[in-house]
Amino acid sequence: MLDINFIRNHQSLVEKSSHEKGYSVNISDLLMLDDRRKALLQTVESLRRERNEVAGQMKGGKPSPELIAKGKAIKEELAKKEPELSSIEQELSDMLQQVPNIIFEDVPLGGEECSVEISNWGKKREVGVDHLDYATQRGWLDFERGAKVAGAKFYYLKDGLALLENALLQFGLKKVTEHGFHYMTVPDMVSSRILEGCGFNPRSSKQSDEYYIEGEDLAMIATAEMPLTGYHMDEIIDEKELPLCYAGYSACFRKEAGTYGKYTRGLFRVHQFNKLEMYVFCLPEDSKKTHEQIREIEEEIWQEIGIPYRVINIAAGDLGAPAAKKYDIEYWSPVNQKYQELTSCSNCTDFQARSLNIRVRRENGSIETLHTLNGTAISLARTMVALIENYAEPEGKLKIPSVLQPYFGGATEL
RNA sequence: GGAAGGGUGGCCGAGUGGUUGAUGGCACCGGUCUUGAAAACCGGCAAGUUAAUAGCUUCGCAGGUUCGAAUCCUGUCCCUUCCGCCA
Repeated sequence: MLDINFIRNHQSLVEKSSHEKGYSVNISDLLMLDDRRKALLQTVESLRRERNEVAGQMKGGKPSPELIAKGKAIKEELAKKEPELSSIEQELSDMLQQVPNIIFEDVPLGGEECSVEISNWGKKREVGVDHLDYATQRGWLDFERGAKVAGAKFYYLKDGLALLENALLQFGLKKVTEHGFHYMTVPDMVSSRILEGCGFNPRSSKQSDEYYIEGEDLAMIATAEMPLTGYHMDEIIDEKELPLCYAGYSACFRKEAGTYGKYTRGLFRVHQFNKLEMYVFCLPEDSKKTHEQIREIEEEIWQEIGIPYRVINIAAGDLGAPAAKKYDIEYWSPVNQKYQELTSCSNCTDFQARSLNIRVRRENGSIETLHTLNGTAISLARTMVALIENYAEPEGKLKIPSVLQPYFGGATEL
């Protein structure tokens, strides 16, 4: 969430930025509620002060009836005001949760179609192989039995594709650890505080894309970003420890409701997939630089695997609430003759960190909210789609990119 | 799942109704001493809110009792040990 004082001092900026992102938030209402909160807080605090003074006068001796009566009166007054205050605070917090992060100045305005290509790499292939037909025919992919067991858009990977997934993970791990990321596995469920603190829609929202556990305050994670953000919740980290770079590997679960009209064939959009995610906690002044570094690592991965791609700067209207700026890497799909999303990396500045109370203690002792960033290292299911489209021969073998060959005992094709 | 015990400041650990936001120790910072360091001694040292070194809040969390709660009651979460179950 944003800092209420920041909102107060930059009202028009917040309104403009929210509007660009497509959020309708009434900042004036929010500030008026905060005014009410402050006034009531002062009342409550002066009552508490009186209460403490009265109680202090009584200790030791036997209190006079007058003093006790005074104390009782204060207590009753507080009993009326305090619930009022907490209800306003709750309401204010709910409203604050609705305000999305401020976008950076270099984020293109407009909807999805306004995202800007900032670079591209590789030679687009003219023709490709449909991954679903190819992998199913080779007995590597079974959506039918996935559906039988768990419903539509669940699947089994077998033999070649299952081995390929493992090889891709090993390669991704090698890349991220080379860049100083600490590999970790994470809980595949998180509590609602983590989920909402990361900026995802709460359970009550119709737009929620998460699976929830009935009777528990738990959701299946949609990305390792969730447990990685929560890792340092309520902590104050010494400046010299930063940046903290983690690479979390997890299953990811998504309902994918409301994805009609988007490309959903085969493994491209499924309810469960595995992903290696990079995550960084850093100093506020370092986050822009770090964002570029994460993007470079992602590009390095696709270049080494040899998949043509472009990098786009995501337009404001297509940014989620937490991101101040986001890059997507889209690979060239020779099958669909268009670019399709493969990875993304976001600079969430202090938005998630403020919600989850993650701070840095500076060398001079001062404390402030730090910045968080996330980026996909490898999203396995989609990567396998891109790989088959680019590397399979129709009715033939799947060539193995050279960087993956070590994980197949040096074999050059499957 | 059953039983018992426990959650206090960066760490350890006192504290069972009234200057205890919290004794003490460790760690850390500053000083004296020393050629330097160590030791010893002196001083400082939680967070949030706030314009504030005023006040208020915080002893896992949430309620309750009371003029007053770290301390009593209820619920809840987590941890430890034992039993059961189990990869």
